[in-house]
Amino acid sequence: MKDKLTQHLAAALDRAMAEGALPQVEAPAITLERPRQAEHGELATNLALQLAKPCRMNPRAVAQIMVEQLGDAGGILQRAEIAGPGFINFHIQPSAWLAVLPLILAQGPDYGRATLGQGKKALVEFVSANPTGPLHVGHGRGAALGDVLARLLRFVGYEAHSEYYINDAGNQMATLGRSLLVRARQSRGSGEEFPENHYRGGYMQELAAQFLALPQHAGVLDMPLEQAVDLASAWAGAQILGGIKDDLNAFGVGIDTWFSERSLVEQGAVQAAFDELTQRGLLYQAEGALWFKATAFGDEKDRVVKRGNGELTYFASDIAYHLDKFRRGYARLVDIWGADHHGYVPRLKAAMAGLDLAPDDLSVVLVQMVNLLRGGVPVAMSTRAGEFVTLKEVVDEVGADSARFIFLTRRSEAQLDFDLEVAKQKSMDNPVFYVQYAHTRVKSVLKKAAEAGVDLPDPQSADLTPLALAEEIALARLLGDYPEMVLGAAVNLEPHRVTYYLHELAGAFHSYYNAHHILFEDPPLTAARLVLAMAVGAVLKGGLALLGVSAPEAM
RNA sequence: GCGCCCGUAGCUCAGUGGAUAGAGCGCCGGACUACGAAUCCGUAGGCCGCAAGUUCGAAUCUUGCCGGGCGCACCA
Repeated sequence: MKDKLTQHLAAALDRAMAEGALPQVEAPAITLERPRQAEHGELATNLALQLAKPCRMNPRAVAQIMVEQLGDAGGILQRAEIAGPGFINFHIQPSAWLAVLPLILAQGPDYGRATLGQGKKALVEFVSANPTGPLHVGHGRGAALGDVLARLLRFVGYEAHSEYYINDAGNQMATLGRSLLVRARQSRGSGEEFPENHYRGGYMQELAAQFLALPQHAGVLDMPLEQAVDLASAWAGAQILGGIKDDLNAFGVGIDTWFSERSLVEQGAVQAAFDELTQRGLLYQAEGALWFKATAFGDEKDRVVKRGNGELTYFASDIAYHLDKFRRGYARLVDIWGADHHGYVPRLKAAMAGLDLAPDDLSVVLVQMVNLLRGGVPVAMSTRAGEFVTLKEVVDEVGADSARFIFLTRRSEAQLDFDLEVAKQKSMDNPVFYVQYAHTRVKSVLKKAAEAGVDLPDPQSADLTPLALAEEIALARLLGDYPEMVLGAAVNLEPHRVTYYLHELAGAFHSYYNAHHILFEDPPLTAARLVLAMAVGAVLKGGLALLGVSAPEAM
């Protein structure tokens, strides 16, 4: 609708200038907006206000000329009015809004698809937690966000993949191995204290017991320490990573590629990146370490890539990692990080600039923490003591649908309160049920229609003119907004727009449903209303699918 | 001290430079002898942190203050 009217406006402007009604000026971008006030029509433009200055004319006079040139815009306009300082308010023919209903039902799950990405490859990297312990609730939020962003990007025309970067090369893996060995020795009565800054979570004791029970580990406690640590860290890392995969799977999050940091280092990718930076004169030795000249690209200080003890920093492999992503053909990168890493963004962007990559091709989405509550009371969590509620526990308790939806009800950079009791409730307090219930109601009506012997109408040929209520036109308009909303969510990397939209659509349908009957009206009206209900159901289902949330037939 | 994010209804938060700023929760009062009351309807509640600036027009953009969070490693 917007597109059609925009085209008519552009044509009208051209004619006005060609005929001399308006002076020849550069045409501003035409924008259409939805006025808040119903009496201001369904769409409005500020075009005349923008033209007034270059034309040196009164904006209302410009608006008058535009309205005359526009006519009825190919039949979609009921009327156009000039209002306030020079807005043009458009009242659209109701039937023009209804035209979206058969379109939705013809396209089904593809309604709203776009070609924005033009098939370009996009990579969404998320969670990427060290395999040193199970995922917790905060990881779940990042996982939901990343998974849905990948789905959104795919929906608007990118060839999007999801990736998990396994930080298996740093010294935290050795710490993991040592932690496991301490627990193993303790279980044999060593009586030693558990060291500071090691992984003391309860899961480590269970792992240690499993570790010792395996025949190939029989002599591990008598091995040279270094060898034992290697063995223990490799084994524990693999076990924990397996658990992470299981947990993400149960959460409905599919990861296309699991990318190992260690493999990157072993393949010499870090050295290759260093070579490129060296050629550009962007690496230098100082104070015993190797530095990247990040200040040359806007970072506030230069950054160490190789420490004085010869070890690489995390930053070093991250440079190589992101270079590798582009080398694999990805044109658009999305990284999802905890908000506490925000200071790291300029550094990585600087590195990309140093490698002649466009920093704007990388978007970093920062995700804030989750405050876990139970019945309004904060659930105590301490990562240091290894006491935290895992993602698995939350998913087991409230279900993946509920957890995913609630994780996406806030902008990522805002903190999120997650109440376990609310997430379990089957009432309007719980937004996911509110939306799913609306879908169920549509299905229920269709089922009832079948039972009552009412034939489902063919959306393509049904007469929709009986849909004359303001609520019905409003619902059709809302359904027509879906493609634009999806596009906005994808472009801005903001999946919460989808949850908000679905909540609004569900609410509009619930209201309509309570005020009017779909069935048992006269046959033409029932048929038209069934088409409307089917379209609402289709969009609810499609939107929920984008979120990876089920759209149940019955609840 | 420097940097990033955030200040919108009692609470949690939406809000693409547009007209009289919205939703959910909470409070109070209502609605099923026809399609699911897991729902709906109504009332109340606001110097959009403060102040300048840009603009025909600012919750939105710029600057400065105030308040909160998070960073500022040869950790990840």
